[in-house]
Amino acid sequence: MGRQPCCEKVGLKKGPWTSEEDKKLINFILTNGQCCWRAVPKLAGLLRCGKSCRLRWTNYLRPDLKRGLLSDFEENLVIDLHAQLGNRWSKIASHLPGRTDNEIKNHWNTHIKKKLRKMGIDPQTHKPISISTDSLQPNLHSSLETETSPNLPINVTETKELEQAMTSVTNVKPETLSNPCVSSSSSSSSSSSSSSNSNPIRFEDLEFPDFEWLSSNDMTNNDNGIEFWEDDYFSSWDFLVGHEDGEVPIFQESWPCGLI
DNA sequence: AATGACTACAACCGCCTTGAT
DNA sequence: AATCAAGGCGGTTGTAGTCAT
Repeated sequence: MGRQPCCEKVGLKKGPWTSEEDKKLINFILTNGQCCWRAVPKLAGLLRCGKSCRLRWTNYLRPDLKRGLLSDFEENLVIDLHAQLGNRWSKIASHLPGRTDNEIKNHWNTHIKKKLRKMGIDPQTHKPISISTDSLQPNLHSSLETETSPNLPINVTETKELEQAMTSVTNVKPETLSNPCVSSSSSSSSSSSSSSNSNPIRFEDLEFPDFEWLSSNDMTNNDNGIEFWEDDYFSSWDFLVGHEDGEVPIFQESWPCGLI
């Protein structure tokens, strides 16, 4: 006897969310706040299970999300936190405002793991990869040992490497955090725009209640108009919190269930 | 230009935790 | 204390996009 499914799966839609579904979910959450995810799909008119709605919202639609690759600072922070916390992605994510556990987990698996292995560090233990398994070490040593003492015993050198790696975690540049999309080169924008292509929601298509959206021209100089998930898009959510001319309400405070 | 391999990430699945009764 | 429902979490999968040949 297994666990009961989280919801009646019959007739429920799976797979990528459409722009129409996103609109419904966003409109619903902005109107009603987050509460009782199981009831959300029914009330919002979605053929999804509540869990799927929650995931879509928390990982993709939430207004306070940053988009784009993690900055060097964020990446180092993730490494540092992972060394302390292990695969507790939600705990790690709680230290990186605007990042989701899913995003960090994905970034870890696709980027950071490889990076650490290249450096000769076991991504799981955060210790130098052991000699027996260490076909990568020559690489590592050539890059790090040459300036120090090539004749050092292996464990001393490894300790140095570990220290270096850890130092890189703490020697962070605060300015890299201020604009995470910048430091990650052009691939960052292409990366996020590629995901934008899979969800081609146009910003101006959305129907949000109780406040006015800026027009695409107001928000960007991009001649093509802004796509919903353009890198700069989420910074535009800032006006939900405070808008200088005062025409837009401080929306967050009015969200019933503490949306953010 | 076609196609196969690789990469990145959104989404799903199933287990765990928590709170209410 | 036991049970159940709901939300949360981490691992895994599916697929679209990109690159190399």
